[in-house]
Amino acid sequence: MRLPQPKRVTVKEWVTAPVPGVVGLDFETFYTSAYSVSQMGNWAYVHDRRFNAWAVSVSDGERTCVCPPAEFPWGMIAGREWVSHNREFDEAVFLRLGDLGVIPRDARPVRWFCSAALCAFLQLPRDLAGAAKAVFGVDLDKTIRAGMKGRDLSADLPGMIQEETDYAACDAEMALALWNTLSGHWPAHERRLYEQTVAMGRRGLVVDWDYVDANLKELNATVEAVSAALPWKPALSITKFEAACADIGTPPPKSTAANDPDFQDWVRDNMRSDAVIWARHMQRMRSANRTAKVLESMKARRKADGRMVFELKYYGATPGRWSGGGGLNMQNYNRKPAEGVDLRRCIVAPPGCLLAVVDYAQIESRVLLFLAGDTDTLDMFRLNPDADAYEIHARATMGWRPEVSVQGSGFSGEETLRQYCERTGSGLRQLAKARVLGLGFGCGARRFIEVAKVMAGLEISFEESDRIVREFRESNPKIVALWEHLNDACASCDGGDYVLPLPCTQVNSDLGRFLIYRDVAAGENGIECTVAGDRIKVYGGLLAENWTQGTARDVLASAWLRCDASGFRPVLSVHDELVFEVPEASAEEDLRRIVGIFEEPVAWAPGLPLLAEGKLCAVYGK
DNA sequence: GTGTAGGGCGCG
DNA sequence: AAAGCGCGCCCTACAC
Repeated sequence: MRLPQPKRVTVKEWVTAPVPGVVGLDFETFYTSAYSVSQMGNWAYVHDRRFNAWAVSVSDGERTCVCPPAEFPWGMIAGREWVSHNREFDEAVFLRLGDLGVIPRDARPVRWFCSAALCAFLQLPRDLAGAAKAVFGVDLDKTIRAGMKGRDLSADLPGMIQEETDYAACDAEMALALWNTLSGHWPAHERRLYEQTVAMGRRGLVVDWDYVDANLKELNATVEAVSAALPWKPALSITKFEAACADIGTPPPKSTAANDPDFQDWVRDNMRSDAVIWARHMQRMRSANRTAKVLESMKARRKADGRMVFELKYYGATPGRWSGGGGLNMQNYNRKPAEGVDLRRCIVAPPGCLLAVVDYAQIESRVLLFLAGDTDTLDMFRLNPDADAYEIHARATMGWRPEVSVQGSGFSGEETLRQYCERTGSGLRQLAKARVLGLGFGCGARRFIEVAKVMAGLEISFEESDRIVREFRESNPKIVALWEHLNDACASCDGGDYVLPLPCTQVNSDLGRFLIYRDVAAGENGIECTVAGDRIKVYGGLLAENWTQGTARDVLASAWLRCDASGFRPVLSVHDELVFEVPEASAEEDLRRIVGIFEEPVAWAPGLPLLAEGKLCAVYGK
């Protein structure tokens, strides 16, 4: 790929000629390890006292100008299309500089694109240097980048040394080059999703700050007290814990994680040892500390209007899901209280509103059956729209039939599997759950012992596990065939790229969504390929999992866009769930409509049975 | 001092 | 034949 070599010009030279096409733009700002975007998020970073944007570089592909933001002739590029790598950051800087009066507020772009989001969509490395290497084969000079940290170079400009101007210029030029080369492959509806993601986080969530403040104080006291009860420092040091175990003659556990089966066995074997008390203290401290850190992180993102900004990363995961980012992950808030603190309870509805929380039921299980073409099982879903996925699995593949008839239950007045298990004390439903969640993507017998234990609380032997795994594969031939088909299709791309279109991609269209496995090397030891810049091993079950997760993501994305088109803008998105703020007066009706939108059949997935569940609440998670 | 890797813990 | 997968953040240890 040929890379343009723009000429470096001064402000005086820049203003002598008009600007063609899209403009690449990149701000350079002061940062340290403690004061950084990755830790604080864009909003808190640009509102900090230390905020200092000491340069902006602007490139039109023919010329590049680097100068202090206040000196740049913004009128020359106002009303044009701009592109930045991580636009949310540059936009946050731009808006803040406008508020501070450093640059004119009215010199805005007509559109502002993000080349990083574009690269993520194409499953290229998201970082600029990685993308530059992958697309153009060039190495951006990292030594210059490293040398800038902690330096305020505003005094040096415009007499800044050549290397540093080169670096600043390089980012703007590269963002533009990536955009001009790749933007044609980014569909319009995906761009809308990106824009809505950014807008959602910037709008933020309403928080019960009294609850946050009160609990933060208590949690910090707990952390302090538990830390003092441990006879070493740092209190969470596993090395020191193991040394202390040796001192009292107790063998250390393989893991000190609360939910690790090895740890639980160790507790059982060492009940009377002080080491068990220490380990429990460490677990309690980790839990309290995590919760405290989340609360602190929330406080740092409090806007003047009382809402809390957050960031979700569009296409943060390779199958296309959103991920957390910017120092606070809104997608992994505890579902249950920890140390008496309910993190979800911090998020509340604004006055006069309720939160409408809507999510898809067992979306991935349903999508897997759809992708495998298991129409018989899908028919069971369609004929019993409210049925439990684990019951359908038990009926379809485990030979389960109800013993008695109960009026009003799922399958035409029969007893449900849940009712059956409650009545008889059977663990069949737990086993069905473990099979559905654990075995659909290639998990083997050894691993399934753990999966069954953690997911369903089942203690099984290797022989039992092996029997279950083989039985599952025999009774789900279409799923196994899917693994094999994907494995073969990928292996056949040896020496090239394996491009797997998601169902939302129209036949023969190159403007869709794809899972891309680059530089496939298939051999005796399996398949290796590059995903988002990393070399990984892949196999049929993994490909089936990625395809399933990606398709389920597209189902939610589709619902998101349809909700938006109907005037329902979510305030939060968590994989298979959207959260809305709805006026109390219309809450019931709005919820009903949103659930209806979720359950609308998707045009590109005919026969995929969708079930959505919705609830109204004053605080999140209740 | 900085960067990274691994354990741990939280979510879907 | 065998293999659950997808994330982010905090803390500690360790190499440079």
